[in-house]
Order: sequence, then C-alpha cells, then structure tokens
Amino acid sequence: MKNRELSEIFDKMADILEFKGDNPFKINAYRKAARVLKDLTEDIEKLAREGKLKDLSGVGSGIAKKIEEYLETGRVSKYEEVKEGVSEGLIELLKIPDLGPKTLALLHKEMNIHNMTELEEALQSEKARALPGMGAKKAENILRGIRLLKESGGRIPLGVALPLVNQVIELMKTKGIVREIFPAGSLRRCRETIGDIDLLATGKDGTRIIEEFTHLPVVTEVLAAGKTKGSVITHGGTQVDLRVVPGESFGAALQYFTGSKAHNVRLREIAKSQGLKINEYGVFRGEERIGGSTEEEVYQILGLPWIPPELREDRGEIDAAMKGSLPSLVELSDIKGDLHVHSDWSDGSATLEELAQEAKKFRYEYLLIADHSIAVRIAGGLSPEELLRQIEKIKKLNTKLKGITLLAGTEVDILSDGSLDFPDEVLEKLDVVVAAVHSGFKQDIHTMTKRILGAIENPLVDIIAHPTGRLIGGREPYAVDLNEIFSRSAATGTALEINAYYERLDLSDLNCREAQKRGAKLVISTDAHQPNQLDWMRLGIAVARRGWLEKGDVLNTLPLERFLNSLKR
DNA sequence: GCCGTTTTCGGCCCGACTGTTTTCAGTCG
Repeated sequence: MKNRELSEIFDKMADILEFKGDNPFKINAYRKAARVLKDLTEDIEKLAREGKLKDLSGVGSGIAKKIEEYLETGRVSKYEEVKEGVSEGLIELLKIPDLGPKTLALLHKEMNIHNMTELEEALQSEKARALPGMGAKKAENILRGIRLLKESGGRIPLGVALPLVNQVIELMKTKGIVREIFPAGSLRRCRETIGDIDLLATGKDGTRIIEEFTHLPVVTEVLAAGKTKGSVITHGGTQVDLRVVPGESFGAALQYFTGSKAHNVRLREIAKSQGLKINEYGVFRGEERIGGSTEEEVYQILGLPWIPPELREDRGEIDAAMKGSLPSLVELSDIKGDLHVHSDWSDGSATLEELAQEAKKFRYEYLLIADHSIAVRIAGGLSPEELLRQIEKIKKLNTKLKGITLLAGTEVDILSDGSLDFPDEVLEKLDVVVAAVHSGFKQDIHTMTKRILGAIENPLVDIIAHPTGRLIGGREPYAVDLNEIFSRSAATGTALEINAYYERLDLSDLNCREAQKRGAKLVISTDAHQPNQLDWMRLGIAVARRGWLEKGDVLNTLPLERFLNSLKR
C-alpha cells in the first residue's frame, strides 16, 4: 500500500513549507492529510480507482490530484518543486526540541547550516550570538535539544513508560502534598509509544509540589521548575512533565492535556460554533466560566457524552459521540483467560503449576499453554512426542487444580512453505491450536499472504498469533495483505490475536478496527514467558480499546464452555 | 490547501513559557 509513502510526502511538504515560511493554514492542511492517510486502513490505490479520494476528510481537489499523480507516475511534481534546494538533512533538524522552522531558516540563511554537525559548531560560535533573536540561552537550549534527541532517539514503548510513571506517582503520593495525581497525554490515551510523560496534579502548594517532583530520585536533569509546571529528564532519558492545576479546573485541564491535539482542535471548533470557548481552565461563554471541574462536564456542555481517552484521536469518535453511537469498549475485567503462555517446557521460566497459580490471581477461568513447536529450536520448541507428554501432564494437573482449567495448546510454526510444524494427528489432540510465523520474514507479499492464509484455511487452526510480526522500534511488519487475512479469518472463523507483549502489540489498534469491521473475531493474549508477564494483558486491552473493540468482539471474554464452543473446531 | 444548516470566499484552536525583547516572536503541547 502506498498510503504510508504518501503520508510521509505530505508531512515532508509541510516541514519544508514551514521552513520556507509559507501560509500556516496550508501547512496545516498538508499535515492533516498526512495524518488521515497514515490512519487509513483501506488501500489508497483502491480509493483512487473508485474515485473516492475526496471522500476522505482533509483531502480536497489539490491533494487528490497530487495523490493521483503519485500513483500514476511515482512522484509529486509540487513536492519536487518545493524541496528544490532544500536538503533532506536540513529538514531532519526540525526534530530537535526547541529548534523550530524560523530559527532553522535563520541559521541556514546566515550561517549556511546544512546538517547536525554544522549546526552544533555554529551554535558554539560567536557569530550565532549576534543574529537577531539569538542569545546565549537560546543557543544553549538548542544544544541541549540536540543532546536529548541523540540520547533518547524519541519515543519509548507504552510498556516501558507505564512502570516509570507508576513509580513517579507512588513517590509523589508518599510526600503527602498532592490531592490527586493522574497521567494525561499519550500515556492516558494508551498510545503504543510515548514521547513525553504528562502528569497532572492538584494540591494546595504548587511550588512545593514542583520542588518535591524535581528532586525525586529518578530525576537526572531539571528542565523547568515553576509554580505550576515542572519538567525533568529521568533515568533512561525520558522527559516527565508535571502540572499543578486548581481543583475546579481539573476536568478541563485533564481533557486539555490528554489530547490528542487533533481531537482537541475538533472540540474547540465545535465550542466556537456554539459561541463557547474551551481552554485548560474551563468552558467559557464570553467571560463567564460555565464548567470544567470534570471531564464529563466539558463534553456535556458541548452536547456530547464523555469519550474514553483511548478513542481521542480524531478517528471518528466525535461524530460517533454526536450520534450516540460510541462503542462500549472491552475492559480488563471482561477477560476470562489468557490464550498464549509459554512454560519451562519451551522457553518460558515457570512450571505449569506456577503458571496456573499465577492465573488464579487474575481470576481467570482458563489458561492456554502454547509452547513453541520444534522448528523454533532456539526457543526450545517441543517435538511431537514431547507435546503429547505435555498434554498428558496437563490432563493430570487439571484433576488437582481448583478454580482454573489449563488448556493444552501449542504455538505451532507456520513454516516457510505454508505447512504446519506438527502433523494433524498431533494437533487434533489439543484443546486449542495457535499458529504463528517465526521465520522467512522477507518473503514477498504474495507468498507471505498465501502462507498465512494456508494456516487460516486449515480446519485445525483456531488462532493466528501476532499476525504481522512487527516489533515496535525494531522490525517492520512483514509484507502481508492484511485485509485479505481479516476477510478470510472472518469467513473461516479463525480468530486473530492481539499480542500484548509490550514490543509487539500485534495486531495494532488500527489493524483491530479494520479486522472487526470485516467481521473477524479477536483474542487478547500476553505471550508471557514468566508468570508476572500475565499482567501485560492490560496493554492488549489498551490496544483493543484503541481499536474500538467491544466485549463481544473478543473471544476470551467468554466463560470456558462458551469460549471452547466459539472456536472454529 | 480545505471547507460550508452563518459561507464557494474568507475563515481556519488556544494559551503558556522562554528569551529576547522595550511589545513580541518562536516553540511547544
């Protein structure tokens, strides 16, 4: 799909036009189109063929023409035109915190900057200080921005951010000076990666709260410390911001700082059309403050129901709220069992008994043991004989276990030629069969799609694990026609996994939503290799909620009997 | 460049903070 390529072109165009000082509204239009294309699960070529490009919000005649040109010729002449004389490296510098388009343009024009090295040298020189608007402080801040960018490299996975933020919140609570403290920002929306961590607190003494915050043991550098806002760098290079707000505007502030930006812009437009104004202090009619102590109130004044944070991405949630058709999202407490767990029979650390005991803490009814098959030798894959012995062991254990049922399963490899790593007569003996790709990631889209479809069409396969193989920040999804996978899964009754392992989150939020639209059933599983990793279920739930999934879309919300009956076999 | 139960032209979200300024531009979220 060319969706991503086009999205990147429009984003790049926005960057370059910003650098050149073009009309900010035009720049915004390109940014919006880029975002819409990035979120689009339908193939842009298909929409173009059907003449539906302009049905996309943010795509008008100008951008539609550029998309068509790209699909026909592989280039966008307007893009070639604007980037003339502007090097790639130069525009990359806009990623540096505290360095925006105006300052970059100034440094480029006056000091002939083209890349990071030249920029660093220039900022340390006397000549830079003499430029209008530039001073020692500003140069220093940009240099710090460069250091931060190099160190952190940008965003961290949600699963890494959560423990850090929990630690910070616990530490702040022990000080006894905050009344409430909550995460906001992309963390509250449960995005798969987090840039900065945003926290919001209420309490009497803002200065003291910020003072305590900037002196927490996890802090390595203090960027700002005022009466209402503190900003620090923690171990590992992640920035954490804490804002202290008055209790009466806590709801408005929470709404405002949770975002997303696109969601908030839509809300403020609606407010404006009703003669109202929203900011982080409340909702206003003229000078009069008419609400904002709770988030519910902010939405309610606009005539909307409260919208769950996971949906706030301007992906149709506001229209759904207006129509009263918001989904009733699946919740962690709906989950009745985990369907992908490794034991010490393959590469897991715990025994079957230990896993069963841990699962009881989550009040699960069942737990599916899904160790690797023999092809994945590096992970201690089981031979057919070992698997048969494991099945017997599980049967025996179940006669002793109380309050939980272990299910005998496997994570059987889908081999490069599309066949499965266990013969049918072995798979038939299992309660549930999970199948997955662990090799041959570089196959072309046709081969890979056919390979996975082979498993989906196999009557013995119940679930496809981590269907795209992507690793966040590590490995791109393999080339596969997901929409075809979703449609055939729906047709055959094969469930697709949302793998909750923090680096996978595979399917992704957008994938889930498309899979559900096409009628596929999903399961949420942790792929735990240690007992405590069963807790990753919350990450899988976050993905499912961001994918607009309801309880009925997720098979492992069903009690044991009904779950087993819902499987393909 | 997009968009329209105020509009096909004239709008396009809102405010804080910082650093550089004698009233504001740039950057960020």
